[in-house]
Amino acid sequence: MDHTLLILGLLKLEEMHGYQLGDLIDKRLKYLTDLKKPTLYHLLAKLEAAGQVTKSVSREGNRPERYTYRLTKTGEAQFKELLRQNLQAAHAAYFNDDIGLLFLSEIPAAEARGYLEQKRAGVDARITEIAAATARHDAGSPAYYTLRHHELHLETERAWLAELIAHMKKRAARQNIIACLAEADTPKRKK
Amino acid sequence: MDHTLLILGLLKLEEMHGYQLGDLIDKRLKYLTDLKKPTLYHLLAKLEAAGQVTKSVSREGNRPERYTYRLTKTGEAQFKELLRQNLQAAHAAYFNDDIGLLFLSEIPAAEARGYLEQKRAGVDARITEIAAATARHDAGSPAYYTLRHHELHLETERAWLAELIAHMKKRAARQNIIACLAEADTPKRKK
DNA sequence: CTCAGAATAGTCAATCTTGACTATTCAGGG
DNA sequence: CCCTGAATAGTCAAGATTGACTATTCTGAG
Repeated sequence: MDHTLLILGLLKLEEMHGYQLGDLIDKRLKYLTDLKKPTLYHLLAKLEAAGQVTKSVSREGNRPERYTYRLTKTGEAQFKELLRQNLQAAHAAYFNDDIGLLFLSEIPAAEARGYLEQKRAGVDARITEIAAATARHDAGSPAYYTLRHHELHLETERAWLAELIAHMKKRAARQNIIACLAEADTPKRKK
Repeated sequence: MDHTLLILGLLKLEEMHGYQLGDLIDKRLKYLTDLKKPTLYHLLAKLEAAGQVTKSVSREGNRPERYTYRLTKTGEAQFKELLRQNLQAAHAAYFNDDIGLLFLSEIPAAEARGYLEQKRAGVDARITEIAAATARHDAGSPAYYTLRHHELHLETERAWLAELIAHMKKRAARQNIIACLAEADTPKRKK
């Protein structure tokens, strides 16, 4: 996750105190990242040490002291650099689902199918949720693009799961995964 | 990442020494996970301490000593448990691409488009690579399913990128992201 | 036979990440 | 006026992850 980019970017748009940042990330950006509060504070401290953000204390009414974070010039430069990198790179994505899938033949097919049906229900629920969120945004806004992105991937997930479950109904694939992986190897180091 | 599940699962299929495991993960499972060697050894030590794997020293010819890891009964039980959980759950996936996307309007549209074209080229390259890998496997084998899964997601990524680039050509979306996110909020704490 | 580079087998310090915890303040019901 | 639950604002120790590094052995080219 490019947590640093996210923090710098949000602070570039608007100076904020820690809690505000955390809240924004937790509530509004929950589909984009799972950055947790302790990580956030850790990174803010690091950015401050690096001179990319400054922290200024303030207090409103009787509330406890709050530190407001603001981007510095170096911070802004760093933001631009990270943004460029992020936009150019084709990031690899990894799916936890694949790990379980690898060992599908290690439990009885009927049982596995039951679990996969549950997984599918979970994906469906997620799609409903995100579709509602997408609908609340203007097509063309930055938030819309990210939500749409997620929606597309979730739909892919659903389609793939359906395909998998269908295949499983026809025949249980019982194979040794290790052998099967090795078989696909290049035929004995010939560059 | 369910790294523990992966390690237990591989050891269930076949006892192995550390290097063998690392190699398998690096070379054959690179689309599934990015588990690195130091993490692997760390987790193996932890599993050993928990009595889920045993380590036995051996030596072949003049090679340095090697530790062969083998799953214990408790390890096997743990594997089954983790597998069940993994198969049932609909895991959330996060995409690094989204972070950069959020700040798309922070750099000139033409420049951004250039970067996104590069990203698209990267995705294309990845698709070619994985399509070749998929072709080397029997449809229906566990490895095939995971590769197919990746291929589908990459294709989704390509389609989405194309859509995004097309939209950008028509009009540059210049908006304040924070405002745009807030706007979509529930209208003032009403439950 | 020799040397370079790959394969083998890890370790270590530094960093990142998290679950659990601590406090204070405010708003609303009774 | 008091109490409760939510919001505010973080901290801390423990655990996970990684880039960089160390060493030895084997293999093939020349």
